[in-house]
Amino acid sequence: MGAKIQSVFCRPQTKGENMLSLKSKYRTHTCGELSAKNVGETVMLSGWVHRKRDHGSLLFIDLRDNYGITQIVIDGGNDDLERVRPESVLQVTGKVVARDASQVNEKIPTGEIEISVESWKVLTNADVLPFQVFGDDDTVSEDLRLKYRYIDLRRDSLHNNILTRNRIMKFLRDKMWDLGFSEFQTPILTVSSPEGARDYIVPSRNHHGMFYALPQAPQQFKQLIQIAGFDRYFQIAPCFRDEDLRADRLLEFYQLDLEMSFVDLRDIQAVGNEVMPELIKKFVPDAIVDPNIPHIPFDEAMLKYGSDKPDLRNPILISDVTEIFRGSDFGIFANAIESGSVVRAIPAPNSADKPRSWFDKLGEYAVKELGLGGLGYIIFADEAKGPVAKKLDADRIEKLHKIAGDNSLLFFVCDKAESAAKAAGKLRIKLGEDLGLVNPHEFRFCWIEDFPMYELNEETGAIDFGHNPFSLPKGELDGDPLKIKANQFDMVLNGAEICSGGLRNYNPETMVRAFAIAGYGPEVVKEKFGGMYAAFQYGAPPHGGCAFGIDRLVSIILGTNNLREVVLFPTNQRGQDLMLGAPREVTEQQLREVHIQVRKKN
RNA sequence: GGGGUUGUAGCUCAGCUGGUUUAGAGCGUCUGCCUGUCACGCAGAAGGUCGCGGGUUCGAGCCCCGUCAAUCCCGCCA
Repeated sequence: MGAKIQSVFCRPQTKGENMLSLKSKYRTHTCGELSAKNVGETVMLSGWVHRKRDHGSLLFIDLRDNYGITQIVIDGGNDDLERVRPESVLQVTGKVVARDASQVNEKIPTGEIEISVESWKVLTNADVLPFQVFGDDDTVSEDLRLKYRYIDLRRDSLHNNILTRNRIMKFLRDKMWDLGFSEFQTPILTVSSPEGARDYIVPSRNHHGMFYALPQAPQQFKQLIQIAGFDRYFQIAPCFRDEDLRADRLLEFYQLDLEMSFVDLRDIQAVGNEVMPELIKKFVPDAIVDPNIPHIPFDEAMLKYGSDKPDLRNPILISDVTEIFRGSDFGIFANAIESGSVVRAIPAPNSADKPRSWFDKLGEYAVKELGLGGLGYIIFADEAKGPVAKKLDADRIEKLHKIAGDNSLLFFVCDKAESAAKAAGKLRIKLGEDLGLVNPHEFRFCWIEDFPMYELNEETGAIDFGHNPFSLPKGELDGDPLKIKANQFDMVLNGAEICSGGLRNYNPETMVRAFAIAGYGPEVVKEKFGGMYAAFQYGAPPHGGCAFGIDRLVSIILGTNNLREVVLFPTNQRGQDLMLGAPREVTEQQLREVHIQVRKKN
């Protein structure tokens, strides 16, 4: 608790070389700047009543503003001030006096002094609060906090989060300028695109029955910026997606969006290498940042980590042990392998002595959360133990023992390749957490590359684009489309995807052929992406780029997994603004103007 | 669209197997006392449609059904 109060004076403030004075008719100083040097001065402060301590004829008030907290003393007491509620706004004039050595409050930087009040004025009164600002209690329910966001934002942790975000934005913008990128703005009212997420649509008044869409990303515009010859562009861009929310997903969010001409993949990734480790070092004081950022092919990531966004802090590596189980007496796996399943092994280091209850819990997790039939395992203590071990011969056991290591466990997941990889990946994460293998002070980046250009739609059997349809395929487009890789990458930090990008398909013929494989005829390309397709006819430079998710980066830096903790005015999980009441109905007149009739709810 | 969890005072929660009367605690609020607190202290008070609707029962905060809301996850989504 003390540490939390302490952070009031550690607020990451905006500071400029030509700061405007903070003095005004309301204050000569802020609540965070007076010290022993000011003793004897008469000062005026304005701020919120953070806390009162009433000793009868002696009253202490902690006065708080954006910059800190200063203690106000009213000697002799005062009935009116004693009744002022917390969070009322007060203006006080008084003398700066030194505190006795025994009364210095080391938790706040103004703790050597206090203000002996000579006159005061209540600027505004606060009603009884829906929740307390003081104490920074983070157990208050989120809907209440969102409804009174302006009060929540006064609380120490959230206030600091937003100020830190402010400084991160400044850092990113300065850095991009420093690296030679130009900052442009692209339209917010734009065209609906058929690929990817659902668009937010905006009805047009002047064009009957037509709609704008809010951009999911400035993808087409930033490519057109390249065709227009601007070479290196960046933007801190708002993006909108009309999809269901999660704790780590917002309906509007910000990306550091960039695009470059005449580059290869490594040139784009150089931006990430340049900016991201420095960002973490600058904003996380005790961060351990590994400057080595490995490049991992997608297929390898899925096999070794069971995920395309691996947390490299977790030392567990998954192995494919299909061949060890093939033809073994462990019938469940051996039979499944014959019908096309694979077996993945997940080692749990130094846990051979775990109690029975630990296994039961993991088994329950595997069945309930991962949808597995059960969780097979072998314990490698003095000898190999467990129901699976009994069915395997010494040779197979020895091979598995090598993978697991001594005093360890080996868990097995048997399923079709993709499902097995995913389940093994989740188990890897779970084991990492449960065994405390992940160091929260560590920051490990990696690049995931060679994503498949296309994937099979399980339901329809059709070939779909795997990720970004504008990506440049690697190599030839002949042969099995599912084997074609894309010039595309993600940047991953501690198990979170923080960036996605790649080289773009800038050749109109290749573009038509790439779309044809996914079942879109040339007429569709010309219709849906007509503007861009036309632009490619007039000399497009080879280009590529990427976009970093700013909200996610800020949340990783601040160590929260809830994006609403790093956004000023977020919606709730159903996309509602509980404070201002959005979305809401509009008038019949407004609907008529945009030619819209609302359907009855069935 | 589907699943899990939750809903009791302004806030955070407890409330046992359905039966102790007037549903409790901490914080907050209000009143009184207090000159050195900084999570001040002490004494007292107010504050409840147990989310809402229905059902089972002699009896429901607790069980059942429905419904609404919140949250987390899956689907969806870079």
